[in-house]
Amino acid sequence: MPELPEAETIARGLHRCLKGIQITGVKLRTRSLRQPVDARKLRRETVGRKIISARRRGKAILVDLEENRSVMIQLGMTGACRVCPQQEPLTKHEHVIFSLSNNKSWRFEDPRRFGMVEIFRTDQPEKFPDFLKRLGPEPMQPGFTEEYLYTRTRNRTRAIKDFLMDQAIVAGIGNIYACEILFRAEINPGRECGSLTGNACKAIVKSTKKVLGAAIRAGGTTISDYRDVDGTAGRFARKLLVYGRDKAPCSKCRTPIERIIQGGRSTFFCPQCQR
DNA sequence: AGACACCCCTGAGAGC
DNA sequence: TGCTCTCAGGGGTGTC
Repeated sequence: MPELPEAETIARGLHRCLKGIQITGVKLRTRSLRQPVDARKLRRETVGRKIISARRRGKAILVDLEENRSVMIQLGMTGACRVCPQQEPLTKHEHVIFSLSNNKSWRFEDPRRFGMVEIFRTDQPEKFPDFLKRLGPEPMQPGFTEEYLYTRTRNRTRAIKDFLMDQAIVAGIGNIYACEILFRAEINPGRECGSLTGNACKAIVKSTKKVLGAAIRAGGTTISDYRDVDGTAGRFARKLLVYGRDKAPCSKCRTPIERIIQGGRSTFFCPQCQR
């Protein structure tokens, strides 16, 4: 579910709620998420330490603690974090619960358990989780440019949509935003990367920054279960122009939006506007 | 390199 | 009401 704007919203929310607070305990209610969670290690490395900040890298949330420890949370399809009073009853899929020194708790909920919680040393980049090591540049940072995209796409035959969702190329774009970005850039999702002109790359980069920026400002996209740390839904869903709009008229030219399958996932696009 | 198929898992919604 | 089927925002592996 959550892509960059949702992860960013959650990271900001966590930062607001957790900064300066000490972790006093960790409870694990499942043996395994995507990977088994090492409860002892998690407890040993977090309990007693204060939270310095929360930030985002790609779709992952990083919570930095004292003494160079960081907790990485990958949200997967249905992962969410919330901060609430400690005495609030646990819900069915709250798997990892951090008790805090202010009598609140920070909880990771994930019905499908495709998410991940991992602890690592911030000062040992060679030991970072593989997932973090593999990530490409941040799309909202200056390093993601028309030149970068143009260079990386040369001599590639992959479809551009698949390419944009490759976390090693650019970090944080998932299925919803890839569709929205290409619609706004007027590029057909099936276009071979290598066929993109400099201008096309420019349009994609520009539209990436614009779409992600607007989605962050709207607090992300809630389709069904995504929520901010305080339980509020994102407001970007109403601004989606193609995603989930199969057969509905294109907002620009009224041609029916088409749905196709690419790499096993649904792609929505306007066959008229996107070439 | 890249296209697939398939895996992890639960829940929502459609159709009967 | 209840069953079955399809689909879902992610990511990894293995095969051809």
